[in-house]
This record gives sequence, C-alpha cells and structure tokens, in this order.
Amino acid sequence: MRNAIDCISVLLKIIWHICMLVKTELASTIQQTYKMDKKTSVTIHDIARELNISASTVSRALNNNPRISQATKDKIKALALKLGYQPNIIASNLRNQKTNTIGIVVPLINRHFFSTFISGVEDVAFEAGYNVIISQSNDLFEKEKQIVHSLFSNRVDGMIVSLSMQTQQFDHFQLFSKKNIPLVFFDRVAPQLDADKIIVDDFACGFKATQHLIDQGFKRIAHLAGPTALNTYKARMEGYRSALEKNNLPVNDELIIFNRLTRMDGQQAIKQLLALDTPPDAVFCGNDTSALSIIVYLKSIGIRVPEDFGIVGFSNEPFSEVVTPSISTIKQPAQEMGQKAAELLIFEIEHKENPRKYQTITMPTELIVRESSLRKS
Amino acid sequence: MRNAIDCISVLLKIIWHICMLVKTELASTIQQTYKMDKKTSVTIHDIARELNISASTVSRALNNNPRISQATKDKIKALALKLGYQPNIIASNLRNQKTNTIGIVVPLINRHFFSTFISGVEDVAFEAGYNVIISQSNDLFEKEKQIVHSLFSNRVDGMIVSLSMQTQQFDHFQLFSKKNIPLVFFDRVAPQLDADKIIVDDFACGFKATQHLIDQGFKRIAHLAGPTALNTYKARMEGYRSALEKNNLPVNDELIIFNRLTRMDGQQAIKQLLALDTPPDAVFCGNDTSALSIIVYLKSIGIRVPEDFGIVGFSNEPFSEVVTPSISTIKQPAQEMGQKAAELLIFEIEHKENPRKYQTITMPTELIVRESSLRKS
DNA sequence: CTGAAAGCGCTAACAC
DNA sequence: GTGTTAGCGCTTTCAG
Repeated sequence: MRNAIDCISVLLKIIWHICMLVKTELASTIQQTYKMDKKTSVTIHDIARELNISASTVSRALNNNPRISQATKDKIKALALKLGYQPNIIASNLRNQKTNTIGIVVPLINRHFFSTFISGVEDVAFEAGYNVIISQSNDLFEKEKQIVHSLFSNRVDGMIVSLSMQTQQFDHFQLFSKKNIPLVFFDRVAPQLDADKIIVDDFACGFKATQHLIDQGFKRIAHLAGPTALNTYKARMEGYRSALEKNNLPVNDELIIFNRLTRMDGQQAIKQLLALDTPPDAVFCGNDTSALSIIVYLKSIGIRVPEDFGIVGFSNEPFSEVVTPSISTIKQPAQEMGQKAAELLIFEIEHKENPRKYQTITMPTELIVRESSLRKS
Repeated sequence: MRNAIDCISVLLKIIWHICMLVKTELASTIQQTYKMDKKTSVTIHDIARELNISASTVSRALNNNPRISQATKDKIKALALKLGYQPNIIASNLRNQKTNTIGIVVPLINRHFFSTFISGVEDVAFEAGYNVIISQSNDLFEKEKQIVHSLFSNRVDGMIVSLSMQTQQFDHFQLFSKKNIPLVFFDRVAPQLDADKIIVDDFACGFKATQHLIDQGFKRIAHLAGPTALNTYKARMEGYRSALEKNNLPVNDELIIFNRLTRMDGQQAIKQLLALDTPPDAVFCGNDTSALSIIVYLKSIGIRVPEDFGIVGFSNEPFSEVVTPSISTIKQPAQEMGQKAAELLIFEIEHKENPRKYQTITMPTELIVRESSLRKS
C-alpha cells in the first residue's frame, strides 16, 4: 500500500515537472514572438542607422521639412518605403500634444439622425486628417460622464456632443472648457452652456408644422411632446402653442400629451386623445415613430388619414416617405449638420482664440408635406 | 522732395518697430497661455512632488498595484482627485504599446445594418474598456486603403472590417496580419482571406426566401441580385438557384437581374421583368430597398401584392415592417453580430495565440413572413 | 543642411 | 513598500 502511494506521488512529481518544462517552453516562445513583433516594427532610428544619419534628419525628411536636401529626402523616403515604415502616431501625438482625433458623444449610434450626422462629421474629419472616435451614452447620464472623461483622457483635440436625455448637470464638460479644448454641441443642447452649438429652430418647426395643419382645415390639433427636459422637444411644443395662439385657437392642455414618443407611447396617446369628450382631428407628433404608430392604430379602427384625421411628424425618418399614407414631417439636414459641426470644431482646434466667442449655428429645416396631412391640394 | 522721402522712410521704420514690439508681445502672451495650459495639466510628477514621493509610486498607486500600502494609495488618490488629475492615456499607450482602441471600417455609417452593428461593437468595447474609432470607405477601394493605413498608424489593437464594394485585393491588410494584430471581417468578407469572420449564411437565406415563395404557390420566381463580386449577394443568388433546382423549377437567366439594388434599380428591373414574354409572378430581392421600390411600382400600375405578385426582400430595414403591404424579409442580427465581432476581437487581442486559428462564426437569421409574400395563411 | 540631446507622461525592471 | 533609472518613438530647439 505504502509503496503504491509513494509510486503515485513520484509519478505526480514527474508529471508536475513536465508541466513546468512545457510551461517555460511556451513562455520563451511567447517571449520570442514578442521580440519578433518588436523587430518588425521599423522606427525612424532603424532608417537612420541604415543610412548613417541621425533620427532627427529622418524625422524631418519624412515630414517634408524644407531644411532637408531633396537628395537625402529621396534616399530616406525610398528606404522608408522599402522597409515598410509606418509612423507611430501615438509617439508623435505624445510629443506634439495633439492627437488629430475628435470625439463624438451621441445618445444612440443606430438612430438615423445620429448615424447620418456622424457620417457627415466623418467626411469632413477624414478630409482634414482627423480620426473620429465615437461613443453612445444610451441616454444615461452616468455613461455620458464616463465617456466624456474617457475621451478627455484620450486627449481628443475636440468633441462633438448631443446630450443624453437624463443630463441636467454639465460639470463633466468643464474638463474641456478649462483646458480650452473646443466643444460643439448639436441637436440636444443646453441653453446655459457656453459653447458652440449646431441646432435647428425647433420652435419655428413646431410652429410651421402646426400652422400647416391649421391651413389644411384641421380645427382641433393635439400635440405629442417628448421629454421637455430636452430643449428640442420643449421648443417644438412651444412652437405648437404659439401657432395655435396666433390663429386664435384655444390651447388646450388635455390635448398635449407628454411621453417618450415610442411606438407604444404613440398608441397609448392616441387612445387617450380619442377618448376625450371632444377628441382632436389632428396631431403634431414630436417624432415620426409616434406619428407612425398613430397612423397604424387609426387605420386599424377605420379612421381615415388624412380625411378624418391629420398627422405631422418630425425628423423625416426613412420610413416616413414609404408608409401608407406617407407622413408629413420636418426634415433636419443631419448630414450637413455633421459636416458643419466638424468644420466648426476643426476650425476652432486649429485657430484657438482667446477669449473664445461662441457661435450658435441654426441650420435650415424643411416641412415636407406628404399624404398624412394633405386634405387640400 | 528728398526730405519728404526721408521722412516717410523714418516713419516706416518706426511703424515697423512698433509692429515688431506688438508681435513679441503677442508671442509672449501666447507663450504664457501655452504654459498656463500646461500647468493646468497635472501629471503624476506634480502629485509626487507635492507628497515627496516618487512618480513611480504614484503610478503604481493609481493603478492599484498591490505592492503599495493602502495608506499611501489613499493619500495619493485623494490628492489626485483634489488636483483634478486626469491620466494621459497617450503616454500610457506609448509606453505600453497598447491603445485599448479598436478600429471599424464600414462602407457607410448611416446604413441601418452598419450603424446597428457598430452600436453592438461599441456596447461590448465600452464594457471591456476599449474605444472605438470608426471610418467609412464610402465603398471606395482607395479610401479603404487609406483608412486601413491610418488605423494602423494609430496603433489600434484590432480592427473590424466590412469590405468596400470595389475591394478585390487585400494587400493593405497584411500590415495587420504581419504584426499579428487581430482582424475580424463581417458581412462582406473575402473567402481567400485568412482571418476571423462573422457572417450569416447568405446561401441558406437565399434558399429559404425562395423556398418560401415556392411554398406560397408562386410559379415563376425572379431574382434581383446585387453586385456578385460581393460574397453576400453571390451566395444569396446561389441559394435562390439551388432552391429552384431542388423544386424542379427551371432556372431562367432572364429572370435574374444584376444591379446595385437602389430604388431606381428596382424600378427598372421590375419594368424589364414585366416586359418579358412570360413575366414572373414573384421576385426575391437582394435587399429591402429594391423590394420596396418594386412594391411601389406594382401598386402604381394596379398589380396587387401578394395576390398577383409575391415579394421577399433582405435585411429587415425598419421601413419593411411598416409599408403597405409590409415586406417579407430576412432578418440579420446586426447588433448581435457587432457584439460577437467585438467579443471575438477583444478575446484575440488579449489572448494572442500563435499560430492563430481563424474562426468563421455564422450567425442565425430569420425569415420574417409579412404581407408581401403571404398568399396562404 | 545635419546632429546631439532633451523631453512629451507614463511604466516597469531592478535595486534596496 | 518605495525610489532610481531607463526607455516607448517621435519632434524640436540649439549648436555647428
């Protein structure tokens, strides 16, 4: 018995040693791979050594510094190409205190307005030699804060932001303003923020949409408002109210419903509205999604749009054009807004002025009249 | 006369000097501003000096190195907070040869599939402490090449790519494979590429869609194919052909139309198909956009969908659900694909294996049957 | 026109 | 536990 146990114990020890051997073997392989990795990365020093010149000359040549003779430039560039040299931008960034990177913070990337905006930013940024790093706040204040800190630590040269739905404080942006790093807000902005802003005139849009419904002969117009903590939804609602007043129509609070404008919200809202003693005959919705769900519901209960009920949405989502009936809506120039934001930001990055003057750029919008509101040709 | 000229010359000199003075003044102001900027940026050395300890201790403390006593950690962290210390990640990146950044290359950011995919990537990346930097190739080969080089120079730790429509060569990706930087392709991939891939089974999807039309009693089924240089469109078409063959239906080349699947393309294609001697009674479209335009056209000329003509699209664009008739389509799990791609990439970044084994992950798809193809309940 | 040297801010091997 | 020191790869004075 004893013997057997001893035997096993010895065996185990042997196995253990084998394991250890394998492990060190593996470790050294990894080590070697690592070294190989490093060797494949050619630096300006490698080029310098090969040509018996200094690294600074190589650096200057590759940056087209006029003080270097054409001959050496050619020599250096040729070798760089041959060796497959790729500059380490991280090192350059550290030295230059500039990353050529701009950060974007949006609530959600996969919303048509935002992704189109980002596309516009990317276009301009790429042309100007900037990278774009994006993050989504998912409409959460805490995540927005984290993102902003992270982008700061990553030393972005500037940042473009649309606020989360929950954001009411703005301390986290002071990091940027204190270090004089340009900041451009768009769409969802805060009035109390001293910064550049790219917006549309949501008030005018709300007015325009409502006036259009009035012009089409609708008499009792309701409004689906988004969270009025956000400047955009608040202004749209105020535009709506103002249009009613201007036309001497009563502003009736039971006709204004506040929610988050999801499809569910839209359906609930229209049910609630139709249950009123004197229900409305039209509604201006804070977005197209809710407008859509209202159309679907009305169709399902046999109310005709626009004959019996008029609808105007907001944002010109891709589906608005193709549903039946197609949805009248307000078109925001998302791509152009992105381009403009990027242009403005990059300009400020490259021409930092002190003291700064903040601009607010209002982009043009368009009321697109489609079937859902068109009773008169 | 002479006097006058002398006078002017002296005046000019004076003005010149004033200018110079102003210039130096300005320069020093700028200098000062610069220094102020620098001073506001607190580093670990500032913390170290203040506490009479070394920078390395500070570094270790902030990174929660267990070798530092809790007491000093607390002291350091408290001061860091007080001074508003923000780590310079660029410096850390350079030193660590790691950027915690992953690059994404897509044809177009503001396409629902891609932006949703990106959103999925961002979710996972953020959780794992990675930044996401995105670029769009605009379906141009040259731009794709530039982007890939730029991302490499920016030392991304890994990259996620969907190829441009024009891409036929893949040399630009060797930068990454040579340095053993993980690379994950998705959706539009190249079979000859040795890399990880996240795809759906486009062949099976094409088959499924076509089989569904057959099951619904459609007899003569056409196909709108995208550019077959892309694996996705090619496989969809092959699935279509295979389904016909399996059901002993003839594969008729005049029923297969190749284009870029825009709305225009869709309209042209359907006209062409209806002009045939024996036109089809259904079509499987390579995407939802072309399916939509066909529906619109058929409605306009009084052909009923699905009674007279069946349609299946691809991708489950948001509008597909809400148009009338709603479009039967294939749903790709874009968000999940993005999450999976990010998980895979990050895993490979953090567990670099040598030699690498490349995986191809096929994500599940779903045929969503809606009105445009449903003749039998 | 080119080189030497210092340093961007952080980390980690090595020493004590 | 903490300090010393040496870089990561690049740019940029300053000096010749």
